[in-house]
Amino acid sequence: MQNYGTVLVIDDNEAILTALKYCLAGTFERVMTLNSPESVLKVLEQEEICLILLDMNFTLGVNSGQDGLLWLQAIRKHHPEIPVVLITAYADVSLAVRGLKRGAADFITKPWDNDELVRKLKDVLDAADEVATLDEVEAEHIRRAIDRFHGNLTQAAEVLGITRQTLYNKMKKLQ
Amino acid sequence: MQNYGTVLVIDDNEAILTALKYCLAGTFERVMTLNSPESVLKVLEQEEICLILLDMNFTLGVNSGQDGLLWLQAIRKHHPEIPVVLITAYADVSLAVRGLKRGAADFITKPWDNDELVRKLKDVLDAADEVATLDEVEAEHIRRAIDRFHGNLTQAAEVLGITRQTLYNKMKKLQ
DNA sequence: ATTTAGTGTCTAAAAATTAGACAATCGGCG
DNA sequence: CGCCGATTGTCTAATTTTTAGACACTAAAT
Repeated sequence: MQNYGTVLVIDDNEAILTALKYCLAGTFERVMTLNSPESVLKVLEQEEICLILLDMNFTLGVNSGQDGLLWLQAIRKHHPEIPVVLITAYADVSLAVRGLKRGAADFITKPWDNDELVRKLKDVLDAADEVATLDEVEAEHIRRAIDRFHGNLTQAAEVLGITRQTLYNKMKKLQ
Repeated sequence: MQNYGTVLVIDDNEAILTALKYCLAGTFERVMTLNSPESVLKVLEQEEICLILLDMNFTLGVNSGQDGLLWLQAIRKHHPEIPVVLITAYADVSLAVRGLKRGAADFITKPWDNDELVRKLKDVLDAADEVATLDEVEAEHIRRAIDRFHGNLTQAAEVLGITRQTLYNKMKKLQ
């Protein structure tokens, strides 16, 4: 089993922080908690965080999830490599969709099932582990670009910023 | 305004197909419909489809959305470049999350608002339009890999499948 | 104090990319 | 039908990038 490092939990409810702390202590090397997202960017500068579990509502009386979406955006802007899992008691389909489209790794609803939560977080970290080679990424992007132009290699090469001959060469290598 | 090409709508309810056809006819050059996903892969071979709008339930009495998820998976496996938007009357958070994590471009709930639907589909196609250069993709992937190994260039170079010196060169070019 | 892993830098050979050219082919259109 | 523009497949030769390998240096761990 791999080492799951430090998880950062952000929620304004101390009882929930405590519960999550105990729930995650068995799996993660370290569980850091914040009762407000205000200082999250500062924390991310100083600490090496593997995963963030982020509540979505921090303004009293507002449960739209807008706070969470904005903080998600801020975190991903500065640290796109750190997976962020959203968690909220006021979940609806629209909010989940908006969260995932803005780059959340998963979306959890309160109340949560401890085992399921741990399993989902593990899945996220295992997925984040895989790093493709440059050649693989390049090949995939090339395929997309060619598809995008319905097989027109001249146009595909142009938007890819390489010459047509280079595109030929690269395609030959990939059969 | 750009050309929005052909959209393929898949739903087993003829009334809904008709409604969507009229709703989308104003925006898309052509609206194809299927009342079953069975033949979708065959259709995708023969037709040039820009976007798929896929219902999630095709087995009578089963509304888990499992059908839709499986067809989504099949479509994305063979045509990862075609955006798939899911639509269902039996939406819940978990289903939306699973759909988006499997590569759906968006997730719509029935009943839908015509204007909103059209806007969302346009957004999806506009986003699919942007093709980054190979250098941009490469740079982004390199940044991720280096982050993943906390700045260890030797390890990053190894998983990227390039030599450490090459990683140096590429980093120098990107300031 | 010794070992291990990583850095920054260098060389020379090998490989990839480039601009540019060319004839052949395709599709649309009068 | 025959023209035309765009695209393809294929070259060359110059340029740039990548490579393996080496070296001294630093930081961290034993």
